[in-house]
Amino acid sequence: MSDSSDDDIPLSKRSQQESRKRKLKVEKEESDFSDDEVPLKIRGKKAAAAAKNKSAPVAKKPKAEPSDDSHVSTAPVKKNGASNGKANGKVKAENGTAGAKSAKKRETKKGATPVDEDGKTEQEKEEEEAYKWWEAEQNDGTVKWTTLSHKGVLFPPPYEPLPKHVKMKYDGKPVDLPVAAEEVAGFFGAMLESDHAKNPVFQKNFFNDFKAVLKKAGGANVAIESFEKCDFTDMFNYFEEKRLEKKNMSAAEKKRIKAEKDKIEEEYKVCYLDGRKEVVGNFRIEPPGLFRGRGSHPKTGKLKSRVMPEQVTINIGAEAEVPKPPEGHEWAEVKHDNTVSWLATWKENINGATKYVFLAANSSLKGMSDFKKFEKARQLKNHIDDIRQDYRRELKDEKMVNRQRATAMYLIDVLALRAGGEKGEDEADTVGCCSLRYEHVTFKPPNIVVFDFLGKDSIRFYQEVKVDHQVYKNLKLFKRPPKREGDELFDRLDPPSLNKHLQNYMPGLTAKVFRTYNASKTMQDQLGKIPNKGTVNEKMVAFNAANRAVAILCNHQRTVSKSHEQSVGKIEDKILEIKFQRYRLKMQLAQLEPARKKKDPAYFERDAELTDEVIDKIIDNILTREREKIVKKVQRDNEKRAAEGETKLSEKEVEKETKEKLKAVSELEAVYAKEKKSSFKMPEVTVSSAEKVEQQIEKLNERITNTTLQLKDKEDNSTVALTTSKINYIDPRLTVMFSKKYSVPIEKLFSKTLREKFKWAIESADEKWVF
DNA sequence: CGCGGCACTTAGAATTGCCAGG
DNA sequence: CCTGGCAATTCTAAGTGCCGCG
Repeated sequence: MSDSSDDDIPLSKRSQQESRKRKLKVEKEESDFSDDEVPLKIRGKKAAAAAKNKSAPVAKKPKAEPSDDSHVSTAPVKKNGASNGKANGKVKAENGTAGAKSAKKRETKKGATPVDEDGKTEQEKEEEEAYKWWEAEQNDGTVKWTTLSHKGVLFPPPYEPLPKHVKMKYDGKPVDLPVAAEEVAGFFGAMLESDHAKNPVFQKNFFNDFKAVLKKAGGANVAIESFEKCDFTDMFNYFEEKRLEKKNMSAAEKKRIKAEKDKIEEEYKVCYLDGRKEVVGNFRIEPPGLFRGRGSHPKTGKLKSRVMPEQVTINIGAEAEVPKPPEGHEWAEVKHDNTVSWLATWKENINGATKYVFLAANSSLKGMSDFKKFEKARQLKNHIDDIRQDYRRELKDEKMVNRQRATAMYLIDVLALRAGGEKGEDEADTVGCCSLRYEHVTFKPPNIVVFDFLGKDSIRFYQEVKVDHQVYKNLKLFKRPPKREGDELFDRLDPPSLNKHLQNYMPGLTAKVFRTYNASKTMQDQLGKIPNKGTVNEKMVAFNAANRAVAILCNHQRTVSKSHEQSVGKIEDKILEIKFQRYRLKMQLAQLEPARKKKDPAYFERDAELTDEVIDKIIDNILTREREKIVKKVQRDNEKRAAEGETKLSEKEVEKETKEKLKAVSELEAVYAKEKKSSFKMPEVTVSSAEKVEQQIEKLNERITNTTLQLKDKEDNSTVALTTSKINYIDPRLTVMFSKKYSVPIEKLFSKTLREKFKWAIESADEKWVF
């Protein structure tokens, strides 16, 4: 086609200019871009986020080339799957009728039998819970309910002013803030030690809104103009104090408070959908606070204002009683729309986004759509071969649009990228496939592409990928001048057009289905490799490794916890200490059976890590620990004495007893000191026979293996979040299959909440189930 | 046909609860 | 028995995708 050359010029001048504009701000920084670092643009924009995702660069090995065979070879499994579950077709109860029936029953029973306050017998409760939507006929999904009743939403309590002595200070002097302004200042004060509060954008946005609220409320006794002069430490300390107070409350009191809270929530947390009791997910109106935007969100720190009933729309069955708005207030609107699943909605003031109250994850509505999601993904396996064949061919299509589409499909399929819709100026700069820009890909000949961009939630995606030759060529082509930084790679493609194309293969097929499909497919393949033997614990480790493979595919990350490094250090120390003790045992063995050492000197060699300095440190650790233990024990014993009515020891007596007991540690110290003289080669022989020493060594060996494994697992998991894929991407029937086939209790694989959410899967899949 | 609104899923952080190991 | 650390749960931000309107 003749258009191929000017095809390279982006279609929309306007969008190009826009993206350039966006780019300009940071252009001057761009010159010293270095290969193994976060691109400067990103660094500048979000030092914090980039830093937290430090795991990414360089170290990552390139992904295995997704050769046609490995990836595409999936033999199309014939439509067998659904027959395993009863879900398909079997009509147990006509939809709706079942619910209506049970609702009716409740009515009659209420009248006939004297029942307790909540109006139900145990039997009835069981009946309600026994409704198995997955065994009922599926409707088309546009009508979500026929009857719906609920109690509306729970508003957060009104603001409680701080005690008079707790004040923000300005320029060192306490400020009298109007209550409304004090509340906002308190929001910041409470977060003082958080990363947010240290973020200049957060500070600026907070301060602007704070000043506005202050002004509107009539101002303070001093003019507040500079954020730097504001001191929130008193507020912070006060909240901290409160928190501690709460923590130190007696168990009984805590329980009482919890019971009180539960009582208030009780009526809100359930609703009746088609007569069946269902749990409401988030009946609580979001409390006011400071907006915690992720990554470098331009609006982070802005005041999220209090939601009033007048802003809240209620959706409820026409037959049901409308919940009362709080005294003196009214709802924005009351609707009866049974094509939607929300119970209430309001608009949030920061981004104008709509918030909803939905049912909980274990509800029938959510369950059904979850089920449909996975069934749709399963269906993809019947088309995936065709799709892959087509996009591979179209990688060379003469039409630029098709080439871009094919390349995007490759990335979505192989790298599990998200669709990547358009984003606005007032949001964090994150991208997905279709919105990838010039600066997000670089090349390493002959065929490695380096992807480095921020995806959803500003999570960094960094991968050096060996790609199909044509993909490599295409991406280079998409970067050709006049394109430059800030320009979209896929300038002729957007999610709607991509999805429209996908519908040709399969109704309902969209970009996101590939993530679900590939995640579940990967899980199935990984599970398939696990040998059906060993302990439950070993099987769990293998299962988690499979889960981890999926999480890595989907780039599900988590920030390493603050304590991570410390706890890794602790485990490492523990391993060293065991090795040291093992060495001492081996030396005892050598003394007991000198011949052994002659025969196998390597066995008796000191571990390379156990340098003299390390040993000194180990001994020091041991001694300190022992001493601390004794000090604590003496004190505890003394407390006990008091508790049992005996007279407490005086401080002096305590000191004396401690000293006495510490002698044992000093003796131990002397033993080590003596052993050190022979470089620990001649420890005192404390075990009676060589055999017993060997037994002890074996025990230590086991502990070393276990602890090392535990450490590796911890490291491997430190940046990977397993739960997201478990909750959203891995067909739960795979987990159920694994549980049954490998006899691993489902409780070990799904938490209580997940078991409720995936009840449909637990009750419908068996050990032979296939995705 | 493009775009803003709407409804819903997906996501990591923050908070809470629990229990193993000192 | 206590409590630190981890797992579970809660919270709400940030995506996807579709639809209706001008």
